[in-house]
Amino acid sequence: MLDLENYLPYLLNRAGVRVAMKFTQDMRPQNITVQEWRVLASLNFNGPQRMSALADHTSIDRTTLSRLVSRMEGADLVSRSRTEEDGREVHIGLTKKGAKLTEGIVPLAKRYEEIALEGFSPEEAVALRDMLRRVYGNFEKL
Amino acid sequence: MLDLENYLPYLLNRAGVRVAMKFTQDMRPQNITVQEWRVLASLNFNGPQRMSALADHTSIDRTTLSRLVSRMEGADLVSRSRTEEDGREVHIGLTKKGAKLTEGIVPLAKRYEEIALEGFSPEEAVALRDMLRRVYGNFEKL
DNA sequence: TATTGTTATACTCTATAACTATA
DNA sequence: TATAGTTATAGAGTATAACAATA
Repeated sequence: MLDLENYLPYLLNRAGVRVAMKFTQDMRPQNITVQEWRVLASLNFNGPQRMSALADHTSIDRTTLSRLVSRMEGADLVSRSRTEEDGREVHIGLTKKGAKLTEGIVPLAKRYEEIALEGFSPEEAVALRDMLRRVYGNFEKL
Repeated sequence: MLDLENYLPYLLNRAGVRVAMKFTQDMRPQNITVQEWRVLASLNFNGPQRMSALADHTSIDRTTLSRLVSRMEGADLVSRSRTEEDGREVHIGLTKKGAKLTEGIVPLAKRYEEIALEGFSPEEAVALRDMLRRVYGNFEKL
């Protein structure tokens, strides 16, 4: 027997999906998905980068990311360019439109973090982030 | 600017997705998805129930659940039947095959919780479950 | 041969709305 | 009219494998 209400993998997945779904709804006017937002956020924070680095930073599968970037390129949010040193590598960067869109979303994204942590003490928030990284790490090895 | 590495919604979704993905891979031989597993687990723990109750217990959207149950019915894992009191209601229950499959999965599911919480003190585990419920609740209102 | 990235296919899940049957 | 559940359609993400180009 196993009670979902106390089963950690369920609680974890449920909370993560719920937040992502809500975000998706709010992003309907901007017409971007959660994954696209991650790409924008990473490019904004970490700067232009290769596909493989972007995949690492966003935890998006490489094949998914490739099509995601194509879509975003079509929407003029990011630019793709081969590097000169290594012809295999592709560098991704924000376009002006992409940068502008990202800056417009950041305040809402920060608001999301506030909502998630409503009723949490600063110490709890720190502990939660830490524990989520540890859980992720525990499954990364496998 | 916003660093994904410290952004709670990202950390939360990433961990939840990672665990679910790993579970999906391990369930390939049994040929069931995470959502199907939730249905099995809820029927096993909470007993036979109506579609709407099942949707609540598993946090699965009603339209998704309806097709999910159809698929599981086709695989002879659950049974569907109209109730006599109210002709609109549908009761879902585990078949023998479904019950047997569920019992076989429970040990692995428990193992998953152990892996997730590796390196956690009992107090931390309790705190994490509690915080995940609170985050979920903070977004439920919206 | 190994690495970087892209493409193809099939499947699951989500979002939305329209729909049937019963109350 | 309201409720319980189903069906339809389109889009997004995932899994897997095969593929091209460069190193």
